[in-house]
Amino acid sequence: MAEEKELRYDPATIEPKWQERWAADPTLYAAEPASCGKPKYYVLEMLPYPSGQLHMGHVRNYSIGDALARHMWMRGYNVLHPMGWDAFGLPAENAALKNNTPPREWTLGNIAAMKRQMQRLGLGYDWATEVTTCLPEYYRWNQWFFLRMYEKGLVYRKQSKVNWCPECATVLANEQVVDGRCWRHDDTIVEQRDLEQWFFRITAYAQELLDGLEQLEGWPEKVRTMQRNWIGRSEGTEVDFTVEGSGEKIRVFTTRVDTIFGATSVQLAPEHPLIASFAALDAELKARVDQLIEEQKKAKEAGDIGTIEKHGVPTGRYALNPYNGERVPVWVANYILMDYGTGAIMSVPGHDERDFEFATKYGIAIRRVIAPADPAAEEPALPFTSEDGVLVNSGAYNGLSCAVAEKKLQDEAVKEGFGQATVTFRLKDWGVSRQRYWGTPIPMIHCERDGLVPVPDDQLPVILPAQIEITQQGGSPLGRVPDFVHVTCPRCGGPARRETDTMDTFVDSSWYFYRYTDAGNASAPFNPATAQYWFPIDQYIGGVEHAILHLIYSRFWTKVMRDLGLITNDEPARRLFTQGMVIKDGAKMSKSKGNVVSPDDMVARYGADATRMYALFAAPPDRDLDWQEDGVAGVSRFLGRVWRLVTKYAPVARAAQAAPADSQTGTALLRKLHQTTAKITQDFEGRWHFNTCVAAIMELVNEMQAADAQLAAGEVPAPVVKELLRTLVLLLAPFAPYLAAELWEQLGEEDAILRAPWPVSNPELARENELEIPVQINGKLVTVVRVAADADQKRIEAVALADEKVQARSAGKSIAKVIVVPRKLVNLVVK
RNA sequence: GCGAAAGUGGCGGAAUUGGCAGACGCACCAGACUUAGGAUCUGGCGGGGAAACCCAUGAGGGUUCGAGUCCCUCCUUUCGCACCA
Repeated sequence: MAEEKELRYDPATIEPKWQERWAADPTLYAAEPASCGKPKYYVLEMLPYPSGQLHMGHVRNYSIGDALARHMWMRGYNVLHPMGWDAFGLPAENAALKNNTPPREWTLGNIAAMKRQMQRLGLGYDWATEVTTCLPEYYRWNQWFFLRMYEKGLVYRKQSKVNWCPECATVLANEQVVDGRCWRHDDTIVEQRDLEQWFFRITAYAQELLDGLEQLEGWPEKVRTMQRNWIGRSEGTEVDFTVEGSGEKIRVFTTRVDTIFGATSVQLAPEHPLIASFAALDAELKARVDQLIEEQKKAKEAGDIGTIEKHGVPTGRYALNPYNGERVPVWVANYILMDYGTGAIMSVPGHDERDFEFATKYGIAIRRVIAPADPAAEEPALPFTSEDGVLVNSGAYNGLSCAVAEKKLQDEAVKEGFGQATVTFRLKDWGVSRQRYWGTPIPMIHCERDGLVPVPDDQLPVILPAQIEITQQGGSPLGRVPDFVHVTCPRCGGPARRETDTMDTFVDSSWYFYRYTDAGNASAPFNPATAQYWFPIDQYIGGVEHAILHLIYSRFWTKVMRDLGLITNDEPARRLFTQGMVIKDGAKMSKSKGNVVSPDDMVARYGADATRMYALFAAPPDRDLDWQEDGVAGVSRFLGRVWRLVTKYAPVARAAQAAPADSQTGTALLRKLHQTTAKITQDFEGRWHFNTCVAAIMELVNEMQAADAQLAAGEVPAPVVKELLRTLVLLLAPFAPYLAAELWEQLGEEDAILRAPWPVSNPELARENELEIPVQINGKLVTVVRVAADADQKRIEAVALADEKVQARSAGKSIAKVIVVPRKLVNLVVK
């Protein structure tokens, strides 16, 4: 029978139907101009790398963002919900090598495939604002920004030790090295190489990046802490020790200058420049230092720097402590890092654990110079690292507290010219050069006569040549394209060579979300007025794995753009949400583990709605989610129940007109409906526990189903049925947009459900008029009594005491105390 | 080693401020309908006990009329940091 067939929920027919309708209505998900008068809301999910396949992590990320966007649309906001492609990067080159497909073709093909997947999922993006970072229309602005930053001294070139990933055959920024390994290749140890590289002076913003974290209250504390640690600000003092004989200065950095009278040696990093002059005269020393360098390098590469045993070699030289002229030996030690502070320390074994370990091993003097603040206290064992103490054995500074002494010692250093207070950051400048093809060409020219010459703005973009042979040989692939390399100098017109490094792909993602606000702009990266309207992003959603990388680079970029006068906001995003991972069988999904679940499979078997809704239902969004296919089937069954319920009573609702009348079943259902509405609305505003939102809708549907007999008998007034069904569908719309759209239509609605106002809970209707109050005796549950919702303490107590079970349990005993919590519980303390 | 988060049925999870532990879903069991069911519907489902009841939120203590929730000690897991002077 045709009618029976119609009662089946079939996502395979309704989802493509609506996908087509939505595609035909470009205004549906489009942001409106500022003049629309609605409050704006910018919801953004991190843009994907176009690998060619969405994975479940994407599905989860986008399901969260899409639910929020749809909710905000229904709340009447002007919503910007864009999507784009982080389209430069190494996999395209690897694919080119493997399949002989040009990177551009491969990438654009993947984008098309993933876009189809997104559309199949029913994600509501404004594709008119789509951004693809590998297209010249986009990357020319990377070049433009590079030049502006160059003009401001925020871009420079220097020879330095860099992280080299042999797998990527290019350098990596510090942020892209995790435990000595490449962030993309867990099993590839990063080597140190000496290369001339381009850097962004992110350290110029170190303090501001740190201070700004305080204001980012809408960011997870975890991310803020990670950034704080990464920036690694530390206050201290730099002091010069003078090398005896030569007069050379060794500048040390210390956070504990108050302990300087306890310095019994000076320790240099193996790569300290001064060692060269020592070693020139001493071949044996040179050999031993080289060995230390080698060891340190290996430890760094293996990621266990920090755990290797401390050792070092004496240089045979001595240095003089500028405060008291004391002569101390100069050593080279493997635990001193050249790239932190000054690469040299004063070693105070009495008050530093590392120095203590080292001094004990080599028999270097250990001296106590700090005593506990409390003179009655027992002398603590060394090393005593507390800063709560007073100086001893410290000449004129004896008796001062550590804090006061530090200040006085710094003043003295300034006065005498051998040092000063300083602030050191762990954050290093961002190395952006990559010796790769598939990235933004760096817009600089090397002229024999004029040196470094920026490409003039009117010659932008520097186009990445299309015809290129990707090979595995080292060096920048662009260097092998003569047409690209050989240019005339824009300044003198003479022969010159174009820079062949390309930019780190994190440059692309540092500002892409500004481009969304004005994606078609051909004369500027974006219109400042439009950006000012939309920024900051109201809600940014992505994985926590970018806590240091993308999220610190994009904060930096925002500050640079602000200082260029392009924007007025200090931070890119007001709120950040980091969703948990999707795991299966207790492990992160990965090809090597063979536990990957394909979104396409899920969509084909259960539909996009069930797949998305399961992603929201299976766990709160901030926690890891265990993918269980049976769970998707369960959600799919639930959607089927909704389908049958709504289609069954849609004719009643369509015919209904008058205002709700009184009906016992009707009011109970209405109460549940309004309670559910309130719960979900509240969750969107704060908690984001979409798993319990879905559960709440399930409860509502269960109750409606339980009332099926009354509904079928027409005992529930038609207007009530109408409100029940309409609101149910509206509540479902952010989570299961296809089904909601279909049922909305079946309810006789003509306009898109997305344009319908979000339901408002009426507290009057939501209120319970009778409550079940648990009654305890000595904290143990005895019974539950029913009382009117507005019953006062006395009334509740009376009802509880009158209860049979309570009477039986308390018979013959005295009631010492009665605790009544209105609307909650009664507890009798009985002896 | 330091820091953070977490630990609740067979499983995913719920319990928003200290107030009925286990909502909702999965799996499982029983039943109904059915030519059939991986469809649908009904009921059951933490452990012990015939029952009344008792026990139970990683372990042990504490505060409280009352603790999954607060405090202390410990265990386990995950994540982040890890010679940063």
